Formats: sequence, structure tokens, C-alpha cells
Amino acid sequence: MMEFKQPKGIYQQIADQVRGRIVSGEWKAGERIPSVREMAAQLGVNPNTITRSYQSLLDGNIIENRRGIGYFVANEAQEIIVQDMKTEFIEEELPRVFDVMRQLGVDIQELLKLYEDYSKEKSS
Amino acid sequence: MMEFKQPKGIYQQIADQVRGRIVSGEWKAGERIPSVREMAAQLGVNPNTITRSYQSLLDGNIIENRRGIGYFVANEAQEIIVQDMKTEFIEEELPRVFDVMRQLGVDIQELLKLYEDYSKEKSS
Amino acid sequence: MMEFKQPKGIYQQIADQVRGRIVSGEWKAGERIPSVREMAAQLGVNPNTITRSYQSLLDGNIIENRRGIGYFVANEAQEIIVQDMKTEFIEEELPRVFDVMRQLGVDIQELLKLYEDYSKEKSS
Amino acid sequence: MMEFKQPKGIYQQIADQVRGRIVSGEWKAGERIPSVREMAAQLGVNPNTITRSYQSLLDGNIIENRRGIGYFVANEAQEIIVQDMKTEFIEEELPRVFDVMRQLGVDIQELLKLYEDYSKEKSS
DNA sequence: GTGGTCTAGACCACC
DNA sequence: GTGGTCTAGACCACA
Repeated sequence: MMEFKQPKGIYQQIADQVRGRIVSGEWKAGERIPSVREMAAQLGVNPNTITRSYQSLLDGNIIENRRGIGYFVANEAQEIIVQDMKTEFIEEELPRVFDVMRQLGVDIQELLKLYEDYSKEKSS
Repeated sequence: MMEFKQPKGIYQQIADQVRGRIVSGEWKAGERIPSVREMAAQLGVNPNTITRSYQSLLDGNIIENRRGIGYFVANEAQEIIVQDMKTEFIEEELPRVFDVMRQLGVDIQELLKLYEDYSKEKSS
Repeated sequence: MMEFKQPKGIYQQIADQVRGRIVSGEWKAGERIPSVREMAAQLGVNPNTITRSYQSLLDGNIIENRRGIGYFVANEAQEIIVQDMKTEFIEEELPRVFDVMRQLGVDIQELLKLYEDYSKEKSS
Repeated sequence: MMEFKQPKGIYQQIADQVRGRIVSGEWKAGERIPSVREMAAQLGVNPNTITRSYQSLLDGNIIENRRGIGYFVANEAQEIIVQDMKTEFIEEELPRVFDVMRQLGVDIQELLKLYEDYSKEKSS
């Protein structure tokens, strides 16, 4: 049985895990993912917890449900996940970064220069 | 006795704690900070560990010492700490942010626009 | 077990000893130096003391370390040591020499002449 | 009783001590200095040792002897001592300094510049 | 094995 | 009292 960090909620961690497998290409669009009971057995977790994870993914249009058959990766799952991460990055992480910049006295000019340096380094 | 996380080393955590008190203005330039033995007793830690913390702060020109008297906050301690944090931010955190931007397809133009929005919101 | 003078601190004397072996060419750039425990056993000293010596050399970019493997002579170790010695000579010893010159009434003209005599003697 | 360093010979140290008192002006030209027995008692040393010290000072024309009366500071004692120190400085110490300069790559141009910096600092 | 860290206890020089 | 140093012995993460 794997260990979970406390702060984020087990069902969310499982949903993140599924998202990760989809983004990485391990699970492709249209493919069936493990059933609630399989997943619960694999992770040593109560099936209700898995149901909650899958429900949140359903709500996010990451997976689809066909009654009596199982759960499947949605067609645009990858794009949706990336878009969600982008939204979260822009709305959550970037403001924190900008806050730190203000506190440390890094202005936009310096940020642009640092980005140029970064781009050059990556292209080399 | 306070509890310490393991990954970062007790003496470094103590040094960070001292830096925090200096940056926050709790301990001002020129003021004496607790002696090695006092600090060790307060935190329930071996005096050698405190010595190590203070030594690292000494190396970083954050504090000064007078033998037989004690340790004192250096004159430019605040500025040095902020500068060190800025350097770490630029060299460690920003590259990670830029990496995420590339993976999520956020280009420099979009970053600039987001920064303008952020600035407007802050100034309002 | 070797004997140490008291005034300079055992760990500093050991660090000087290591510097000497590097400058003399006995230990070359990239080579592994004795492990903390080996060195401690050779010199009849506590391993912690060796760790302190190595740490100070690490801070001065004289040696590098790879966890679980050992300590190695840094690439530019020789040059750094010579440069450090030069700095110390200029900032510590030369002022003392100049002080003695003033007290004994030796002016710069005489110093120049003496240097010429010295150079001729060395070249002959 | 004072303690003596081993390397230099007790009688030489005593002679140096006398020279020091003369250079400093404590003992002036023409004045009588302590008798052999007085000096021996003061320093807790065998009178023969003092005799040897005084003999070396006599040889160097630093002091003079009047039979049955005592030892006196020679007329030109100060000048002779300073001249002797200057000679020793030029013949012993300066060559060592020049050797170190060569080993560390400090040329005469740099030495001149450093001397200028030193002079400015002293005059300020 | 390696280095990295921490504890416990000791002695010293300085003020 | 202060900091500075050293010893003895222990546990950990890494390789």
C-alpha cells in the first residue's frame, strides 16, 4: 500500500495520478481505465474513494462513463488537462511569483532579461 | 522543544529562523542575539548545533561575533539576506517557472500581459 | 600520531597541510584525497576534526565532494591556493615590511635598488 | 621569572631586550645600565649568562665598560642599533620577501603600486 | 564503505 | 559568563 501525504486529500491525489498517466500518454484517448473495484484493490483503498476520484474527473471532462462497461479516457482529455494546468498556473502560481518579485525588488525589465538568458541557454 | 523536519538539517533550519527574525525586524542591526547556550536551551538542541548555525550565518556576513561577549546582528544583515533571497529566486525558482511556462505553452507575450493585469489589480 | 602546535587550531593546520600537498603537486587536480576516516586514523585525530578541515577547504573551492564516494582535488585548486597566498602576502605581510622600512628609514628608491641587486644575483 | 622562547638563546634575548630599551629611549647614551649581578638577580638567570649578553653588546659597540664602575650606553648606541637592524633587514628579511614575491608572481611594478597605496593610506 | 549530521561532555582563551 | 575547539560515539542517506 502506498503512503499518502495528508494535506491534499486522498481522492484528489488519485485523480492527479490518473491525470498524470493521461498527460504522459500512458493512457490514451478512448481507452478504458481500471474499474473502480480494480483501482481500489490496486491502491488498497475503499472503492468509495475511487468513485469520488472518478466523479471529479468526470466533472472535469477528463473521463467518460458508459454504464455497465466502465470509464474511458475522453477524446480531448490531454488538451483539457493541459489547459486546466495552464489556468491553475496563471491564476495560482504566477501571482505568487509576482508577489515574491515585488518583495525582492525584481521588476518586469529584469524578468524579461532573465527570460532571454533562459531562452538562449535552452536553445544552445 | 520544537519539532524539526528532517530533510533540511536542524542547524540550517535554525539559521533560517534567525534570518527570518532579522528580516522581519524583530532583531535589529547591532543587537545581540541569544548566546549559543541560551539558544541551545530554548530549542532543546545541542550547543554544537547552534554553533554550526551561527557559523553559517557568520560566513554569510549576517551576524558578527565578539569573543567572550556574544553574537550581534551585522549592520547590513537585512540587505544581505534580501539580496541572497533574490539570488536564490533568480537562480532556482525562476528557471522552474520558465520550464513550466514552456511545457504549458505560455509565451513571453502572455507573461507580459499577465504581469500588467497583476500590476493593475495591485495598484487598484 | 603527529604533534600539533596549539595556537592555530588543529583543523586549520590539517587544512594547511592539504593545501601544501596540492601546491607541491603531490595531490593533483581531480585526484581523490584520503577519506575522513582514513585521514583521522593517519593523524590520530577525531573524524569530526577532519570533517571541519575538509569543510573549510570545500568553502575555499580547494576540494570538491561526492557523497558516498569521497573528496577530490578541485580543478583550479593550485591556482586558487596561490592566489589566496598572494592576497594574504599583499594584505598582511607587505604592510608589516613597509612599516619596518619606515621605521628604519629605508625609502622606495633604496628598495628599488635592492630589488635590482637581488634580480641580478638571481639571474647570474 | 620570565619565560624564554627556546630557539634564540637566552643571552641573545637579553641582549635584544637591552637594545630595545636603548632604541625606545628608556636608557639614554652615557647612562649606566644595571650591573651583571643586578641584572642576573632581576631576571633569575646565572650571572655568566648576563656577562655573555653584555660581551656581545660590547662587541657591537652598543655599550662600553669602565673597570670597577660598570657598563654604560655608548654615545652612538641608538644609531648603531638602528643601522644594524637596517643591515639585517636588507640582508636577511628583504631577500626572503623578494623570494616570496617571485614564487607568488608579484613583480616590481605591482610592488611599487602597493607601496604607493600604503603611503597614501598612512598619510591620510 | 562514503560523507553529513547530531549529541554529550570536556577544556581552553578571552572579557 | 562568552565563543572556539576537540573528542567519543551514534545514526542517517547515498552509492
